[in-house]
Amino acid sequence: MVSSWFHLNHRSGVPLYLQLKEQVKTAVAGGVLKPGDRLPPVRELAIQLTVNPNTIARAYSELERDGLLSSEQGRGTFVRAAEPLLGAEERRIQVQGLIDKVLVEAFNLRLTAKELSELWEQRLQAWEVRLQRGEGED
Amino acid sequence: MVSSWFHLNHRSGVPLYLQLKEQVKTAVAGGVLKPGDRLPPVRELAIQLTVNPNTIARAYSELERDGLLSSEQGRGTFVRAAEPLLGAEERRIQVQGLIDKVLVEAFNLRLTAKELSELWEQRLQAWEVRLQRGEGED
DNA sequence: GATATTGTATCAATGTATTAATACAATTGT
DNA sequence: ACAATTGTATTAATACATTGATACAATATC
Repeated sequence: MVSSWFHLNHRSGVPLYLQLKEQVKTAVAGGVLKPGDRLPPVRELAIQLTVNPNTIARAYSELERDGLLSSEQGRGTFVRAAEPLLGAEERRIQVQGLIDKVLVEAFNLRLTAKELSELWEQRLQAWEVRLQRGEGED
Repeated sequence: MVSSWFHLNHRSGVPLYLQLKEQVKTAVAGGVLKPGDRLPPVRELAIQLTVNPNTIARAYSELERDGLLSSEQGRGTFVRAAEPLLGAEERRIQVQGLIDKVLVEAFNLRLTAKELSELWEQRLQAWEVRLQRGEGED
């Protein structure tokens, strides 16, 4: 059951729709949700997560704006097959900004270049393994 | 003049104290501000950036809470020499979380593993060069 | 065609974040 | 001692974000 992948913490202080967005993004990036897969209807998921349907709808619609999902009235919400809307250069810049954040934080936390590189390699491999395994076959 | 390193965009939507925090963190990580260096007094910087002194004070005090700065009433605010307050494992986890964010975003934006690795190497080198150069000698 | 199912839009309620005005407290320097 | 300089604390004004209640619109299903 798809919706069991998602779980919201009502007391974390992190907005509910943001928690859901992150979980959907992670599920897609990790191959748990694949292009064409259908997400639960907003009302259904709202009941299971005990939130207002609008909260689910907001997460879905923002992910649609970002090019990750596609919603159609009356049909449902699906994982998009196509590539993102942004151009190659824009995507590069966006990822580069996130990388620079990592570097600033790592240096301020006094991680050595070696520690940082090892951590990077480790996480990169963890994700590549997930993708190669084709996780999310149900 | 130290304060000329900072510049706030009043119309960006990003909170002013957050903009300043980021710039201080980047300056410290990049060696532009070094341990022991004094930051401008809250009032002085407030005038130059045309904001309320409290806004500067908030940025400073949050950075103190994070272990990057050290403020003393009557004396001023300085870049801390010592390592951060967090333990080795906590720091690792924090950086790992940021790395995972990069990976999720990169895969969702359909960057290849090669593109991503190259981008990482490029940014890492850019920062290492900055640090080796000992930038910020004035 | 009628009904159910789905996403969408509008509006209101509430809380929280941001910034500012102002006063307080500790240290420095004369 | 005193005045100037510094960070700190309190409070308030304002705007914004978040969530929910409810109604609307398009598609699917029978």
